[in-house]
Amino acid sequence: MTTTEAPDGRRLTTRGAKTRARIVTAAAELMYVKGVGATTLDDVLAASGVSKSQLYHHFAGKDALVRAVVAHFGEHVIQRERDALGHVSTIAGLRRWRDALVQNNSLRHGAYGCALGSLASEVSDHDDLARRALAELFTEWQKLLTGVLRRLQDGGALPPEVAVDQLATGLMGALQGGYLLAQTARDVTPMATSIDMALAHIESLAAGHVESQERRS
Amino acid sequence: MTTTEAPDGRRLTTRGAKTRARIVTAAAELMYVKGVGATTLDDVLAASGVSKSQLYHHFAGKDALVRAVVAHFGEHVIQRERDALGHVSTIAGLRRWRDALVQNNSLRHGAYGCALGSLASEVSDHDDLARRALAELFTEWQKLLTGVLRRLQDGGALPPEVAVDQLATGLMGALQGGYLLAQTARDVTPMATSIDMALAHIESLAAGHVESQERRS
DNA sequence: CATGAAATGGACTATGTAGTCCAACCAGTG
DNA sequence: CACTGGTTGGACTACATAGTCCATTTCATG
Repeated sequence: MTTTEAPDGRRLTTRGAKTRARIVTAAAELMYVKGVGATTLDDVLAASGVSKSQLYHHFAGKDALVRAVVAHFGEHVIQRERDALGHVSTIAGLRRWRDALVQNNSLRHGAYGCALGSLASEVSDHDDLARRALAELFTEWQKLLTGVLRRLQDGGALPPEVAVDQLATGLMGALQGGYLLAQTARDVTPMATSIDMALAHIESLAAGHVESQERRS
Repeated sequence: MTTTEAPDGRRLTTRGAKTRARIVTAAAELMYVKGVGATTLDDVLAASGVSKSQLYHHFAGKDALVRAVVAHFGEHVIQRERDALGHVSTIAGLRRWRDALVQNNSLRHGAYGCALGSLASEVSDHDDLARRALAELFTEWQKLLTGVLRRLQDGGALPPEVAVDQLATGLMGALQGGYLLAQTARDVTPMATSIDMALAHIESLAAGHVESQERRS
């Protein structure tokens, strides 16, 4: 059993790392479903089958655990989105990305919303460190969208004067707002509609560009 | 002092109504700033200068108080939006509406987000009654947006085939998503950008329509 | 003014929850 | 094997918080 470096700098054996991971995954699940505030440490202990001293051995307190959960979801979501968006360079690909998110959310009828969005809403005005981490994650996610749009632009599907990063912000806003409306309505429809409007806007920019290209040639 | 009917059916003197209102406004302020979960009944008592028995005289428990807060913000927001949107029938008017929201949110650097959105995110998966109430409020808010878009359409600024209610959903999504991103970034910019994209889309539909009208004439 | 219902003050209880402490237990290393 | 530092179990404390209870006061109404 070799000791490695934990995220916070302390030494950690593989056994300890396993425990830590169990705590975080259990906490993440609970906090996603019940919310951060409604999740107690005892809940986490019961769900992970771990003793209190283990939890406090790995985390300074609930805030630290919440931050670990933020990081956990961050890695998960960014990984998923990197896989989904990393090589997309067509509007059809963007639509498939939309379909996957909508379908996934429809399995829960919109409940719980976006993991990052829900955490952000609950934590942003209470824990500044967590808020900053979430802001960075949103930025990173948005960068993936910007990448797609830039590839569209480079491929001539979008006119060069389009500000792709602002378009990505708009798309991200539509996505998060859609999650929230779907969560409240317990119905994915508003989420789908919201993203669709953003995509329709992007498509209209593309269509206008093609027309003008055709006129020029 | 005459007795009147309270929202929940019990009789209420004007004195009692005043106390009830003080409790709700104090609770609303606290829950907006600190979040629902982080607001304790003692907080509310301290802020409103009311005794515990008074609170329990008017509300069955914390859940009931939360629902009253939802109704309170609902009335407030819907009133504000009715004033702001009720007679708007131009895109310029829609832009002024956007400016007011953005400016108002910039005073807090985006903190706390939208009152209804924050409540919805925190309460939707925990209190079904509150969730339904919030869903209805969002619907009502959206109807005001639909009204504006329909007036645009009736005035010929938008083509008749545009589905104004879906456009309103998209606008609402962009608004709520924008609030969330701004809250997380502590910066209004993403909110402004997000709404701007929705408005740009609406404008592009309008512009396309005008062009085709001009071609026809 | 008499009366009863509404309204109020505030102590009290029960319980949940974050956090502490220490003794015991593994697992590599010299 | 002994030693050391990470790891674990779980009882324990301190405190916060939701909710209860009852005596008292205020006030609308006959």
